[in-house]
Amino acid sequence: MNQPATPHAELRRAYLFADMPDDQLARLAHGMHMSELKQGQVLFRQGELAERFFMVREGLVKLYRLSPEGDEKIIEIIKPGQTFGEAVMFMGNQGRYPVNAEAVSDAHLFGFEQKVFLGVLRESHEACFGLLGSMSRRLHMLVNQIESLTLQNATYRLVAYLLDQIPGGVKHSPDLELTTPKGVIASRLAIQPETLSRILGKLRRANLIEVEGNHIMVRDVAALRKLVHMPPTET
Amino acid sequence: MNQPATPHAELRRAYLFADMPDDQLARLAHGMHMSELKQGQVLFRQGELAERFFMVREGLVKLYRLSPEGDEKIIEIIKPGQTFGEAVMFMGNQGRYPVNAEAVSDAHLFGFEQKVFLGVLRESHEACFGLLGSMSRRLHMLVNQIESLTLQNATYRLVAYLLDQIPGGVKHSPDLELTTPKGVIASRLAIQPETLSRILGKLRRANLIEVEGNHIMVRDVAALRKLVHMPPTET
DNA sequence: TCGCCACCTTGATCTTGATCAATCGGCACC
DNA sequence: GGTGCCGATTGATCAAGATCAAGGTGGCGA
Repeated sequence: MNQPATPHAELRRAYLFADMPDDQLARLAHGMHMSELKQGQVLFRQGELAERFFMVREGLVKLYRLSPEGDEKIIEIIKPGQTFGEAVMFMGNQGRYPVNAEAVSDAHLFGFEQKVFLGVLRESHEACFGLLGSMSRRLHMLVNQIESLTLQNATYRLVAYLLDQIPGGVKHSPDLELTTPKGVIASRLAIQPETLSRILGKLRRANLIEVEGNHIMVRDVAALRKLVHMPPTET
Repeated sequence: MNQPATPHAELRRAYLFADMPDDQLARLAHGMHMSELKQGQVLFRQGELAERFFMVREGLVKLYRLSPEGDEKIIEIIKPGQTFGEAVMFMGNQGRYPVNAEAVSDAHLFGFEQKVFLGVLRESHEACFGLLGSMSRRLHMLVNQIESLTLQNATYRLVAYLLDQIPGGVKHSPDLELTTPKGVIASRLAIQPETLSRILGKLRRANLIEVEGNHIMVRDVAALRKLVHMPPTET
């Protein structure tokens, strides 16, 4: 587990760890444990004492809230290489998770001790700055999500989500595919499954995307981009 | 401006500064400037380079996004003693404001240099932890807002907002009044002014609140609380 | 005092997306 | 090779809240 050449290369993928000094990272990694979740398995529930935070190695994990009536809203979908639960320590509610976490697919995780992390933060500015960066990113994402939920309709939200998910930095991104259960996308976008199905149908008929089970393939990035920049005039 | 006895008592009101070492706070305060905004005056716009962050001394400041069509969604209403714009530095978009800021009423602010703050953060863990705490609070608030927007209807959102705004820690809170323009509340809750007016009317007729211009007085906290815990069955 | 303007209220109607319902299509498990 | 179950699709209807359309009200400056 501790190769001398690339001690913790896998951990470095996470922004949180990217710039952390080697010795501090080693300290964190020393106390870490690995765990595997089966699809649908709950990792923790909202309100539980947060003694650990996590990094996803493989699979997808959803962070979500439930209404009293049982409706679910996914706040964030965590992908491999991302961390979650690391911001909890500083919450007013002295260390309780503000959301539920559950595996969307079979998943592998690293788990870290909050207490150890706290010690690392006290000793390393790089670690602090890493956490600040990670929290800033999350903050920004949430603000964007609020804007999207309140200022834009369901079609727009879906299109924006698709464009956000595909790597898409470059002109002709090689990978225009997205693999996520539809129910998960619906919950993330606060859309009913029936409505999502209709919107996907509409986009498919317009030859903008292709759908096959869990896979959504983006066919015409340019047209989707235009759809999102031009507001709500639709067929 | 620098009384020796209580050097920066006013600044200490902000969570961000509460536990910052005296000398660091002094350093920040040294470069700070004061500014006054008239009602409706814009402080900064989304996308501008963020060279400063702020603390409100008096008045209200709204942070908001605009849709291409000009619709506004208030993300947060900043009250006296609170800071804003301090989390921007660590954003991926190297220091650009993610929202617009405008005075809701005449306002007094302190402004601080991000650059100086960054220096303080490098030297003081307390400062880092203060910022982490402030960002955590904001994160939590945004998650709650997303839940509220997606899982709850307009009446519920308003009631939850009212209960959240009144100090309300104790049983019989002495101050059950809230003073905010209705348009601002509407935008914060993502409700149309017409709809807000109707909901306020409904609550007023049920003797749960009293409304007089900008003032909303909460009459029956217990009943409102019950309304929020019991879901959506309404008259 | 008047007149203007911004904001609020109230009523009528419309629209988006939710809900209800039926059917279909894998897929696992006997 | 059923059979039961879960998720997706599609159609029909419904409802919360938006939009459109008039008034009302109050503050404020001339």
